[in-house]
Amino acid sequence: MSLHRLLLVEDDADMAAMLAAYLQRQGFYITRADSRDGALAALRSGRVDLILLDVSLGPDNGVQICAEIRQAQDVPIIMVSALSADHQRMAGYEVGADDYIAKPFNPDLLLARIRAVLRRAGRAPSLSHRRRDSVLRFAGWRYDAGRDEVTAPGGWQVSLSSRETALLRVFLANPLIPLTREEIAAALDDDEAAGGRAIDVLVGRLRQKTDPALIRTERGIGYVLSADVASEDA
Amino acid sequence: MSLHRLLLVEDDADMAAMLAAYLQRQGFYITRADSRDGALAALRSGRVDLILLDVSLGPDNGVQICAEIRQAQDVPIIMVSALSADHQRMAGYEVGADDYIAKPFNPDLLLARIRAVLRRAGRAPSLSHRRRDSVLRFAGWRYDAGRDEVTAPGGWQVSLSSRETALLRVFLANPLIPLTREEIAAALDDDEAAGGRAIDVLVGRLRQKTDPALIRTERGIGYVLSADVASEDA
DNA sequence: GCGTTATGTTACAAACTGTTACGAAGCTTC
DNA sequence: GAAGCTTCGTAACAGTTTGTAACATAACGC
Repeated sequence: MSLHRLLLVEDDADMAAMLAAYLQRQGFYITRADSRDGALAALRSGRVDLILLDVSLGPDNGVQICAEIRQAQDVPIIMVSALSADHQRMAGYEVGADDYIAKPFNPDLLLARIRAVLRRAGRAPSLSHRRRDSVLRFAGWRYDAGRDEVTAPGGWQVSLSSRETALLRVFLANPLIPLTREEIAAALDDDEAAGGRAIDVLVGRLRQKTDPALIRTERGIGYVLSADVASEDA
Repeated sequence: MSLHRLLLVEDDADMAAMLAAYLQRQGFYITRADSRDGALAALRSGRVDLILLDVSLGPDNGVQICAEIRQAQDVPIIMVSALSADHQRMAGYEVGADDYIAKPFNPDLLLARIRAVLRRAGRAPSLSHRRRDSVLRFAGWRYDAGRDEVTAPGGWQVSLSSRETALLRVFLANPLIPLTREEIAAALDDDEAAGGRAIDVLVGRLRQKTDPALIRTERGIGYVLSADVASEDA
């Protein structure tokens, strides 16, 4: 586990010492600050993975510090406070706190919540899912996920219905592997299709629009995407 | 106009109905499930931004569901439970919950914590990029909230009715995500629209005034804002 | 061969979507 | 207020997609 750095903002020296000791034993690297200026200075000076911010400096003050920090950085913040009324908690969330813990608290629970927030914050902050430019190919056939287009070996674009496209996608993603109807239905995310003959008819339509030899039948099993080849032996 | 999708897993129908109503009013799109299987099915559809998971199904059960979900997906989870003992809370965190709320809870506080978790998870598809509603862009299309203006890829200003503009805004705020008619209606804050064909006609009009290819149809699902070529972006 | 089973194929119906026409409601202008 | 315009939802019709059912054909076991 990597070493996480916590910034502990707490004006009660005893409390700070105790917490710091406990968290250090838990494997965190602790920086301490006892005031707004100290906290901001610590933030500027180095990397901080999470801030434990005590609000007992006075409600306004703590909340305000949180807001200031939020404005400058996206560091996760857990507010710790003796003020547990709902509106006070909400004020904390309002200014961007990730969690709000009322004193007195169970140290182990604090630890669990620190980890939850760290884990969530650790996920890359959402570079919005750029489409995976996956292109599936087989024997000259091609499915471009980006454009949702199917092209035949000659480069010709083939017009398929959405269902047919989905089926072809399943085959292209599992070339040369015999797929049962159940597996195909599952891949299509359509459990109902497993029951009737829908898959068969669908395969028929796809064959008609592409190449009758592209999808081979495995009697008693299902269908396989196979190379056009003449090998029909073993 | 946030269009976050919450999955509400709750076996108490009354509680579920109340919560759903409240959260819907707050602008969330709610999917409900009352069992493990229902929850997993809803998840497979892949359209959930956050899960509210009631643990009253029995502690083991709820915690176990959480673990299962965690194993498959990284969707943020807030556990809701009548069990507020520390060790029970910790069990929740242990299996990957992002927050743990004891019943009874203040709805507004729940809301604040939902927002905090969503923000941290970076799942802000609706407010897509942190820029608050100032300017939405996609594939050269642009909506300026300040002036309430829509401009086309060439920089040409397009004249849309208020309803059409609202619809485009919904799409721009949720690019590349297939939206159901229900979700669109919810985002337009018009539940009635979900019933008839109003959305379809509206989409048709918007296509006509913008670009027929801008909004793609997902048969059986709804519509997606997409781009043949995601070229321009500035 | 023959019966049985699995698969191919066609026809049909149901569901879904695009499009147009029409009318109600709201707004502007006189 | 009335005429004219715009907006927008409903209704209706057409075209497409897709599953079911039915029948035809092929493969397999004996």
